[in-house]
Parts: sequence; C-alpha cells; structure tokens
Amino acid sequence: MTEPIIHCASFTIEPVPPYDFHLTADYATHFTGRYLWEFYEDGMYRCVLDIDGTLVVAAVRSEGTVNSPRLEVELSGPTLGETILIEARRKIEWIFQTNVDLAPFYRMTDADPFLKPLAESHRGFHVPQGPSVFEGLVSAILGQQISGQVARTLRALLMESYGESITVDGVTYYAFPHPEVLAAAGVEGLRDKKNSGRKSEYIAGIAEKLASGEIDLEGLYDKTDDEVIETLTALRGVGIWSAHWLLVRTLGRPDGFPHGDLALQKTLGDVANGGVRMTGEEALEYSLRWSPFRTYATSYIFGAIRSGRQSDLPQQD
DNA sequence: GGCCAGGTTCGCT
DNA sequence: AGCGAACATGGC
Repeated sequence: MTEPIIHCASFTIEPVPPYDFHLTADYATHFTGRYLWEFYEDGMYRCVLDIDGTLVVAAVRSEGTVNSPRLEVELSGPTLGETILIEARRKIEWIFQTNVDLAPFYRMTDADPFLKPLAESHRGFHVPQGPSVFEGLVSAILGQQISGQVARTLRALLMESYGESITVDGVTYYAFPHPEVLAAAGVEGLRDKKNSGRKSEYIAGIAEKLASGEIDLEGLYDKTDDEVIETLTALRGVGIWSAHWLLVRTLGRPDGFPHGDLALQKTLGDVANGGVRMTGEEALEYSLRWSPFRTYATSYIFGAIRSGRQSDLPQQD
C-alpha cells in the first residue's frame, strides 16, 4: 500500500476579536492535547476535514494575539482545488467560531458579578463546534449515561472501524463514518464495537434514515432552537439532553442549556448552590439569568474547571 | 468487585 | 403522568 501524493496549501483567517485560539483549541480537545482523532500540541491544532468525501488534513496555529487575532491554516491532501480550499476555510471558521462576535455576551457579563471575572480571564474563548450534525448526533448518543471518557473511547473505536482515513507525515487521521457505512454495519456491527443493543439501534436507525434520504439533518442549521429540538427529539434515541447538546456543540447556538446534564447540575451546585447538586428544574431556573447566552456562560464555567483554573470561579463555602 | 458515569425508551401502576 | 428497569463499558 503506497500513500498517495500529498499536496499542500495555506491560507489565513482573521477572527473577530477578541479571540483566544489556545483556550478554544484546548476546549475542543478536552485539554488532553492528543485526543484520538484531533490533536492540539505545541500550539498546533490538527484534524481531518471531510469535504464531500475528500479527506484533507488541516493544521491550524495562531500567529496573532487575542486583540489582533490571526490563524494560519495549512492543508494537506490528495487534491486541493479552489472548491476544496473554500470549503475547508468555511469548516475551520465554523469549528473555531471565528466569525462570532462575543461583544454582546461580554456586555452581559460586565453587569454580572458572578461571570465577570470568568469572562475577563477567559476573554476571547469561543465554544468550538463539531463539523456535522450526524457526527454530533451520534456522539451525543454515544455519550448518553456513560462517562465522557468511555464515550470518547467508544467514538474512537467507531471511527477507526468505519471511518475513512488519511495519513500525513506518518500520522493517520480518521474521519467520522458516513451514515451509509454505519447503516450497512447495522445493529450487529455496532454492537460488535462495544455499544449497547439499544444505542446500536438508535445509531443504525438514524444512519438508515439519513442514508435513504428520509431525513436531512444538515437543514437544521437554518431552523430555530425550538424547531431543532422538536425535529431531533422526534428521532428514536434522541431526547432533550441530546438535542440541547447539539445546540451547544454542533449548531453553534448561543443559548443552549442541557439542564438534564448531570455534570452541569453538579457544576452549578458547586459554584452557585453551596456544593449541593441542583435538580434539572433548579438548574433551568437559575440559568435564565444568563439567557440568551447560556451556551457561553456554561462553557466558560466548564472551561475554567477543565483547565484547572477554578480560582477564576466564585468561592463558596 | 461494586458502583457510577455529561440519558432514553419502554412497560408498568 | 409518573416511576423503575435495562442498558455495556471503563475508571476508580
């Protein structure tokens, strides 16, 4: 097996300031650096982009500052025509949310003594997004009820088993499997990859509906939050938690809030309820003060905790 | 070894 | 409508 000839191209992205690439890339990779299917090491983020079936590796690094941000993107792939370059730029801009202006959010945090220190210490942090609705949906289902660590292991296994791959500089990158492939794998194939029977049914079912054209999830980008939730929860295996999760991490909505999320309930309990876990209803009621920027508010809190900067959070007894 | 982890559905009262 | 069981795996 010989590797195909790999070409290179590069371009620049100028995000809307303030923009902190390091915080954003760290969040995308769960602060683990090497993260199974995407990497963030020595200031360089790398992942594979699936552009209508053509795999391209993108390497992204910051060459600017938070107030004057500039991202340098280097692509490597078998073909790099104009269409691929345009689409790759669009995807990177989306994943890193470089066109999002956080000024309205910061106007809110300026008036909020709880969030203000967090917003200042994490100034320029954007909430990174997944590249496709299908990937977000399957990832959400994989993450149901089990720890994030286990979910990532299962996801990596799925990608290595059923995803296309490209090797650049000795590193193999796996793309997320296409719906047709997971539909063909079927419930049994997914079970073989350590998923429960129930989850295998959910994933295979959605993959089949997509592959057959019965549903079109990419159209969700143009719908309202409520329409998204209604559409997604109509699918077997997708509840309110999963739908909210997609709003936050795939559809780039500013006001997602998965109030049923166990970690979120615990975290809000820690920072705002004297260490006592909030119920879903309590969390939802508390969150209203942050609307319409609940995605950002909660991601800043999670970011502070995951990056080990709890000192930025309000201290409670 | 047992318990839990960033839920959802299904089948009971 | 509301409640409990089942679910598969990895970490502690």
